[in-house]
Amino acid sequence: MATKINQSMSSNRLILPQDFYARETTAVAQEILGKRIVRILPNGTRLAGRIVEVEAYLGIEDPGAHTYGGRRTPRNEAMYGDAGHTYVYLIYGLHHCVNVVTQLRDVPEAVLLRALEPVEGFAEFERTHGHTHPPKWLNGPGKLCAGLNITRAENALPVFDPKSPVFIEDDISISQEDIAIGRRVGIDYAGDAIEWPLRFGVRGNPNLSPTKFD
DNA sequence: GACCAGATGTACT
DNA sequence: GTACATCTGGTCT
Repeated sequence: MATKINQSMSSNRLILPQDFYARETTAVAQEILGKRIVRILPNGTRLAGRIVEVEAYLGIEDPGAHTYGGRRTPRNEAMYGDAGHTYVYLIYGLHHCVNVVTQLRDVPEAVLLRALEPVEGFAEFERTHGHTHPPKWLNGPGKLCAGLNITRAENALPVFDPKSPVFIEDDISISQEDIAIGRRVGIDYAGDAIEWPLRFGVRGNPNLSPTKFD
């Protein structure tokens, strides 16, 4: 069913092309699992984490999405832009969340990144935040942004561009049977849409966010 | 596991 | 002006 993405043949990882994102959002959400988000800090430090949990937000048809009913504001403008760009916003006045925009221009859909498995560059972070196993500082959408130092300054960046301070590399592919599917978190206001199976995680991965899948 | 306060930008009246 | 949010960490049971 799902399109297979070829695994990288070498350690020299490829960046996922913009085309990867300009597709059906649920397909992107499932296939982005196992891929590697890379953050280059202003001081040149490279951080990377493997994506292990995401949610899909389906634009104007989705009561859980910021763009439900075609709502368009300065905050969510990035969702109306081209595929493969970040959409970063502040939630509850204190946490940032990062999405990757999918679909064609003016189709405001996105994939929310909810949890990462740390892969590169977190030694310093681990020293200051404690080293539990598994680590607890990337297993939630707000913590993920804090861990990668992503704020609204990183809104609308192209993740298919290696010169961007935030981009996504190909890494491993997760097979369909290893993907856990569940309801989305934190959209109690969204009516029936709260039941939609749009949350995807790498089954059994210890770095998933604390909220359990059904 | 359930419950709750916290802090403030954003949207809408 | 006012209500509320794609959350987190702490407390209590």
